[in-house]
Amino acid sequence: MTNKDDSYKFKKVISIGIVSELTGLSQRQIRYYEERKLIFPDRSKGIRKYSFADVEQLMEIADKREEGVPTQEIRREMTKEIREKMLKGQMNAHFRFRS
Amino acid sequence: MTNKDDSYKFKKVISIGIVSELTGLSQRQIRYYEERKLIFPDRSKGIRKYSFADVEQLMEIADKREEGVPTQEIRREMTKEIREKMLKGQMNAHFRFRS
DNA sequence: CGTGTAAGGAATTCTGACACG
DNA sequence: CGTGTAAGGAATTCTGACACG
Repeated sequence: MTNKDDSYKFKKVISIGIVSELTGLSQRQIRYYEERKLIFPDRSKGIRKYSFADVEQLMEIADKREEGVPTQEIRREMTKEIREKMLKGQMNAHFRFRS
Repeated sequence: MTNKDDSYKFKKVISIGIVSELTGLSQRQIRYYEERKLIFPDRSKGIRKYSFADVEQLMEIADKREEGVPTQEIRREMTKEIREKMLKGQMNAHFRFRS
């Protein structure tokens, strides 16, 4: 039950047009953030597929960009958060759906 | 929190190709079940969009079809379940705000 | 650096119809 | 009844590039 609900959040099934609507970001911006390694969609025959978790991530990125934080700084903050979560022993939640 | 997770399940963001992969049903079958009023995707400029709940629904439909249950019978069972759930929901709402 | 845009191509989806049965 | 398929068109997505700065 919890596993199933989790899978809804992490399953990569949403194409970029919908992600754009959900986040308010342009497709150009979404692709650029991928180029800057802030987001990692799957690919299905070349077509990008995102999860709801990705959508949330993009919303956080959007907030920080509006504050003027450059992508490189956002990336640093992200890797730092990952590190902290791993220290807390939550690496399971993070990696379980990654591969 | 619970609300957000619910939205993952019911938000219509998945296009038919992915739904086909997720359910193992052909696009033809998925469209036909819509024609028979077993499933109700949203439309975005003519393009069908499904939720994870829809995907689950389709899997149940697939199971019943494999058992040889005709679509019309499946539809009857569905409306019956809806009716039961509404009664339960009303009772919940009733008791929740009663005391 | 971050984002917009036009360009050409590839992959997706849609509908209505014919087929089988 | 339920599903496959070919057909033609419309909408989506992709990449690499030029622009501005």
